[in-house]
Amino acid sequence: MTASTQTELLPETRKRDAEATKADILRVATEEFANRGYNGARVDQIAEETATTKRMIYYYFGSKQGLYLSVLEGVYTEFRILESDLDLDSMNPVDALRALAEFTYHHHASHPNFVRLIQIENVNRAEHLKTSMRKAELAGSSMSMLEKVMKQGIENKLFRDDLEAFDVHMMISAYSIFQIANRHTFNILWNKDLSEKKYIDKYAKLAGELVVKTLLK
Amino acid sequence: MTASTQTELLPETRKRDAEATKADILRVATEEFANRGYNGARVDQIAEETATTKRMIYYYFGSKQGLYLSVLEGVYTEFRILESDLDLDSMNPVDALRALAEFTYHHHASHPNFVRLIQIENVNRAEHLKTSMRKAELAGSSMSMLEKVMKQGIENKLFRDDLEAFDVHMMISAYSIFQIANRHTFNILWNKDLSEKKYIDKYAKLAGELVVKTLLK
Amino acid sequence: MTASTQTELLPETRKRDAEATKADILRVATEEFANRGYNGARVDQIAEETATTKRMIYYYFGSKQGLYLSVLEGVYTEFRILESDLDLDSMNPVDALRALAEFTYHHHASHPNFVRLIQIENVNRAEHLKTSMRKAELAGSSMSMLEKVMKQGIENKLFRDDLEAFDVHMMISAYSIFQIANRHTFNILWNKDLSEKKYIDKYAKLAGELVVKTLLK
Amino acid sequence: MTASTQTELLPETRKRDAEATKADILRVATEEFANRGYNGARVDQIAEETATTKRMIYYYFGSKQGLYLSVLEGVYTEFRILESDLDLDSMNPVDALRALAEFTYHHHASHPNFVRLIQIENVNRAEHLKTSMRKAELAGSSMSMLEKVMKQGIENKLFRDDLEAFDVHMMISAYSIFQIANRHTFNILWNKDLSEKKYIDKYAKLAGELVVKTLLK
DNA sequence: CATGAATGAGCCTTCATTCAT
DNA sequence: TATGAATGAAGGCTCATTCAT
Repeated sequence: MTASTQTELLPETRKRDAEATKADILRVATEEFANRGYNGARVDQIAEETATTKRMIYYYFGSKQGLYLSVLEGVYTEFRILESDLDLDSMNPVDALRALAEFTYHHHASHPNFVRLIQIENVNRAEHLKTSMRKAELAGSSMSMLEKVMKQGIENKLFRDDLEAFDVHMMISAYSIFQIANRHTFNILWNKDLSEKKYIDKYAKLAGELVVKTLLK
Repeated sequence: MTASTQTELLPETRKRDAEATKADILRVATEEFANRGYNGARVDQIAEETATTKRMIYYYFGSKQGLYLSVLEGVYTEFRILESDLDLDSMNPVDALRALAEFTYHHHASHPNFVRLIQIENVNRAEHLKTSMRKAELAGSSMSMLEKVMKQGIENKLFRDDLEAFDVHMMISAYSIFQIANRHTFNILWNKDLSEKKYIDKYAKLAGELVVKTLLK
Repeated sequence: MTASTQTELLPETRKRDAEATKADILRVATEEFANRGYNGARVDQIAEETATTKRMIYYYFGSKQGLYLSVLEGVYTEFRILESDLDLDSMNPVDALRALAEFTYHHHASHPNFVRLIQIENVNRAEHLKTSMRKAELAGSSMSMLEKVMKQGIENKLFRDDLEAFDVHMMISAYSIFQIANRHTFNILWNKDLSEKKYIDKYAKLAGELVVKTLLK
Repeated sequence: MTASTQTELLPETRKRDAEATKADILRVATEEFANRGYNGARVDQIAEETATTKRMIYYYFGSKQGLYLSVLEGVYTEFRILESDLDLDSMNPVDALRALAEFTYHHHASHPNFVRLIQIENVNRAEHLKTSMRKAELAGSSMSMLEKVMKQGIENKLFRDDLEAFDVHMMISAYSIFQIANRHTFNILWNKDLSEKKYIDKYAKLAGELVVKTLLK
């Protein structure tokens, strides 16, 4: 009887434990990969900071690459979820543009690991992201949201018509990512710490202005 | 007479050989570090593609770190030299701003290794650049050039007066670096190859517009 | 039941294998370090003479230094254990003194690796021993044993009272270690092989005489 | 004429320079070998601290081994010269014995490099000294001096007759060398710094007592 | 599912010594 | 004689991954 009770309870328990274990590994791995890069990260180190063991990393994620890809997909997904909460439809095109830019800037400023992982992936020529099965999903919905805003702005004769949503998306990304990603060399060369709040606030606002001024006719 | 000429030339020859060896190593190392990052680069690989041996890398550069730092200083220096050739003084503030933005964009587009090395250094938290003895020199002169342009523009009531040269420098850098640095993840997620000429041309022009429009009152 | 017994035994088995591997490495390393000194010893050589691989040396001991320190602590510990088996309390002070000297001499004569490792450590200015967490333990108990003997001898008016246990300990050590440690240069310069039994026996006895004669009033 | 004058002067000058260069190298090498041992010493390091270059080391001494052997022969020779200045003949046997012990102790205490080099050579099983062409010379004259003293002491019925000069020589050496050579491990394990003057003085006197008490009938 | 033990391949670095001028 | 440049061989160490129980 004891045995049968146990075997009945186990699947449920195990499943929940399994998810918890995976989440724990992912959390630790996200830190480690973001901090040290793909090549710099150590599987041993991740295992040590985890509640479980190295064997489990390979059991659940197959390899260092597999774990890294899961980490990358995880931070992209989280960003896309937050992004999709934006309600740009209820705003006029100018406000919508500014809101998207400021949101993006603030998100990146408060999620440096996301930014670092993207930079790491680009240094590695996106060779891991390339193998993801979830590319479409990771691209997210912001582009179509932006397309709608752009279309409306152009129809209203507010925006110039020689720029596409993609161009604008890139402008926003460039500005928002750069200050997080490149703060270290900037800090060394010009003695300014871009992580200070005064810069964050100033540049978030500037992000909105920049894109709006560039778009307005 | 021949003999004396020769004895005077000898040190020269030796020097030139040493310089050639060092330059050869630096050239190969720049490729390898830019391609694979600091952790991914292999000293053995660099040695193999060199006309000399691995031992000479350590003879001249002391360590992998030392070599990497020399590479980094090298690409920065090259950029600063090109940059200092710009003659912004002869232009009006608007043209000068646009010229600087377009120059920066074109330079980065045609020197992807420079951009990659900077991203790599940021992923490593600038821990190598931090140890450079030539930080001031590497920062370059563009900032003071930009300061002059800005001052003139503000005095002429052309430019807004709430932005500093530093802010503008960062805007230009962000835009110019991003499209080289992050082209890989963009390519994967949106199927656009930012290294195509049509994008380079379009975005170089946009770089100029963006900064001018943001600056103009 | 069998199963439960087994599951209880498994950790034991694993533990014993690990201990066996470590002991195997230590045994080989003791030979190599004693034979060639710290700088002359080769990790590769140790690994080759082991039943395991070089990797395991680093798995268990962390570094060449860590392995060497374990070796050093090992031989010290072994000596202290043997030493503590001496029962000086049951002897009169003179016999106790002689027994300690003869024991020390015989131990060193039959454990040349112990002596060599101590000399090696001194050539290296004890920089490894300095890092040991077990310094107090390695100092051993002979000194307190000797203190008791000295005290009794002085109280009985047998021994002079201007020497401390430490001085006597050093006298015994000096005499006992020297003939093992310096036999090579002596052999070259005076053509006498101090490792011959006739010398061992003669000098063991002399060790006892020397310390007793020096101590007696 | 200028040329001939030069060629006539050069041999002399060169010879003197050559001797100076060799002496300079030997001085630096003695420090380096004594400080770091044979395996730990670096030819590059010696060259750097010399007024000359690495090439000259090989020119004059052939190899690292050759240089080391010269160093070893140098310190032995210096000791033997000082030793031969002792005038034991004019003393009675007991005073002579005590004088030799105290002299040896004081010499070693004030020439730690000599002691260290001997210990280093023993750790290397005297394999370098073995190749010396000057072994007899290096053994020195102290043994025959000691033989005379012993013979006289025995004939005068002062000394026991079952010990040879060699045994006594070793006793003195053991005691004198040990405290210099093994001070590092002693310092770590018992927190006593044997290089302090109070110990030097105390133990120099004890060296004399020890050998006299052991020899006296 | 869990866990300590084990591993092969390869990486960065160093050293005594010789070459070329 | 003097000197910077060059080198082959090897040394210590690390990493992602798998095994055995």
